[in-house]
Amino acid sequence: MRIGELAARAGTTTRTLRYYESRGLLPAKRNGNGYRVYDEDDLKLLRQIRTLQDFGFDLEETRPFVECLRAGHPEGDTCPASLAVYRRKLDELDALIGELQAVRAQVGAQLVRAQRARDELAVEALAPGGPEPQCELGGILR
Amino acid sequence: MRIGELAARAGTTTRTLRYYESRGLLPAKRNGNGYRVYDEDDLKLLRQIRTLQDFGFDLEETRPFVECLRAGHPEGDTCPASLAVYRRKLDELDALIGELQAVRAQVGAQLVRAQRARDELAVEALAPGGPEPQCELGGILR
DNA sequence: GTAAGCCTTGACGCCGACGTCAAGGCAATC
DNA sequence: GATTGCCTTGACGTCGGCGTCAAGGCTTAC
Repeated sequence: MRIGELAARAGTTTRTLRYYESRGLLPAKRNGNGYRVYDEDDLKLLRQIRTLQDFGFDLEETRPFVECLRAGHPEGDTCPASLAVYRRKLDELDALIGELQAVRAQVGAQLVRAQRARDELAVEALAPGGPEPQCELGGILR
Repeated sequence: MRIGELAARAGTTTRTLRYYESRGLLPAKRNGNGYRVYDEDDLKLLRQIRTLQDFGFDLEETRPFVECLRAGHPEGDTCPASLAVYRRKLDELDALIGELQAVRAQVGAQLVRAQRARDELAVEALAPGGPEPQCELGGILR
C-alpha cells in the first residue's frame, strides 16, 4: 500500500509518516516511480508508535518498541529496552502527578485564602470598625 | 533600581524582564539615558508573576494578578478575575491529573502484561512442549 | 489531451518563554 | 583615554511534532 492508505488506516497523516521516516523510525521501500510502499507489518509498527504517542511518549521513546517488533517479536513491549522505557515512564508519571498534586494543593489553598480575604474586606465594608468573628461567614456571604 | 538589580533580586534574568515588558506585563519607566528604572512595587509584581509561573501558569494567566496589584490591592489574587483564573487552573489541574493517572494505570498494566509474556516465553524455552501453570513464576525466574 | 487525484522533495510556520549573540551607548575607574 | 561593566535594541535560535504551501511528476479516467 502507499503512504495515503497507510496514513488513513492508522488515522494519521502522510506528513506524519514522512516525518517518522525522516527520523529513521519508519523507513519505507520505494516502487518504480519513487512512491513509498508499505505492508501490513508497517501498519503494525505505526500503530505501536501511535499508541505510545497517545500515552504521551516522546517519539524517541517509541524506538525500542519499533525495533523490538522489527526484530521479529510478536509484541513491541516484551524486549528489555521497551520494558525499561515503560518503567522510566512510570517513574516520570509518578513524579509529574506528584508535582501536579502539590501545585493543586497550593493553588487550592491560595484560592481559599484569597476568598477569605475578600470576605473579610466585604464584612469590614458592611460593619466598619472592628472584626466580628462569629461563624459560617462563608455560607452567609455566599 | 535598574534591570540587572531587579532581575537578581527576583532570581531571574534581564532577558526575562525585557520579555515581560514586550508583552505589556511589566512596563518600565526610563531615566535620562534610556535605562529602565524599577521600584519596589515592580519587584512585588515580578514576584507575583514568578510565583504563578512556577505553578505552571501561562504568562497571560498572570495578567489579572498583576493588574489587581497595580490597581492598588495589597494582594494580586483577591480580585474576581484572579479568582476566576485560580478556579480555571484547578479544573485544568484536576483534568490533567486524572488523564495522567489513567495513562499511568494503562502503562502499568502494559508493563505487567509484557513482563508476564516474557516470563511465559522463558518458561516455554526451559520446558518446551506445554505450559506448566504452577505459581510464583515471577519470583523464581526473577 | 487534459483534468483529477495520487505522489515527490523542500522549505517555512507554529507555539511559549525565553537564551544568546551582535553592535553600540553611558558611566565610573584606573 | 582606555578599560570595565552596566545598559540599549534587534534579531536569530531552541525544542517537538508536525501543518501547510510550492512546484512538479505519475497514472488513470474522461
